Amino acid sequence: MNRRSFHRAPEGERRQELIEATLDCISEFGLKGATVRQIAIRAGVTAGLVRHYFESKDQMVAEAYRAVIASLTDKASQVEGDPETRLRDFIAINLTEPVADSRSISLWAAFISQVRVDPVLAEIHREGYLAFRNTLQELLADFLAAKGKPADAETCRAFAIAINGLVDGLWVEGCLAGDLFREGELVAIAMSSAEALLGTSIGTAKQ
Amino acid sequence: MNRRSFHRAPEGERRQELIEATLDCISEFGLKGATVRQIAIRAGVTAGLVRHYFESKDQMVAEAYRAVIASLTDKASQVEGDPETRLRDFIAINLTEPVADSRSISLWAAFISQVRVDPVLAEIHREGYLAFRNTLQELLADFLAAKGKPADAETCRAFAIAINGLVDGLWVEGCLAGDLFREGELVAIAMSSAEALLGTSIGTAKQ
DNA sequence: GTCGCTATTATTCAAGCGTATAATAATACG
DNA sequence: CGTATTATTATACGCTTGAATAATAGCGAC
Repeated sequence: MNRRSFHRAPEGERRQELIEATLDCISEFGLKGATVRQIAIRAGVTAGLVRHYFESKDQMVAEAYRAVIASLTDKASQVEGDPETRLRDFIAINLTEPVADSRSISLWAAFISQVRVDPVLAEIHREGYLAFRNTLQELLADFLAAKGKPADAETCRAFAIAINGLVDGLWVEGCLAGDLFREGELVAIAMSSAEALLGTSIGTAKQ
Repeated sequence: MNRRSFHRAPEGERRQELIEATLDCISEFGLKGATVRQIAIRAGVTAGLVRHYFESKDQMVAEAYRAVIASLTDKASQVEGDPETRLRDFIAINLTEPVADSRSISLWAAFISQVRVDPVLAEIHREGYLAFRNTLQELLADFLAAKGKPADAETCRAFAIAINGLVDGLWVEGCLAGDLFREGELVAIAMSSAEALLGTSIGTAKQ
């Protein structure tokens, strides 16, 4: 009964591998199919190891959700340049790979479907959502101010809700049925829609 | 060992009850928690009965998904009146209960997260999505024509994608964090946004 | 080098899963 | 009113699940 040889992973690395394997399994097999054993296979370890790094499978899944939110919001929150460029990039980033792809929405949906069930996931979700919308709202405040338009809190709030909805909705459409759209079509529609909503050019001529 | 007494349900009714119980369980416990036993308890029967009405649990779940799509699209596809009223009602219906509530999005998300996994669900999803967007596109074509605006296919397509995105996105926002919005706020934002996008009043003054 | 620590494997366990089968209660029909 | 039909219950089966435990292989310290 010889024991299989193995490799000791460096500090923290195995944790990350397990989280990534968890997400792979959820996107490929659904939450149901993401079993401890399946995740371990994907990570190239045995099932028992999960409990060496996490208190429970549920805790590992919760951390995996944090990773998903980060992957969906990090890039868009780090836009740089003048207000117009930042707004344009924010929209484009959210409607282009890797943020907009079928894996992303599978993961997002899997967790969203659990928000009512699991208070821990609900809290993680709410934080991420508010951060995302606040980022957009500040972006819009800067943009409107730069354009010499009214930028009071109430106006910014309404615009943030509308554009957040627009971007989210197009993101969902693109993720779920990307093949129904031409290359760059969703981004183009989002840009011209945002211009119509805000009543201002956002410099899409440059493209 | 006395056997519990029971009631024989009329034609087709039990089927419907089982589907409804399936949806209840999915929204409350997630897809994972929607087990045959739990569903049976909710429906007030024993687990074995499921297989008397459905070939398998998976088939029952697929039919439950059809029911969800129907509940999300039926009302909006039956709008009546002049083009302007129909468009206005279409938007309002999708952003008001019962279409917009947390149970709806739990169910929607649970199934969306399975679309990549299960080809049967993927097919059901695609049909529903295309039907929904076509309804909206025809609505817009009528509306633009009535307003004397250009209503060629390409224009309608772009508007349909944009407004579908807007409505879907606001629907998601409202379902997930309804408490962050004032009564009627989402509908109001959707209406004014649609007007800005289309460059036309849609008669929200009446309100 | 070898010793001690711990990351990893291997194995086991009880609980819960979807399904299959047989007994039986409720209804329809002559 | 008796009998055939079938919707429903009750029970059992084999399998998978997340978790617990004990053995051990890898690796840094000395």
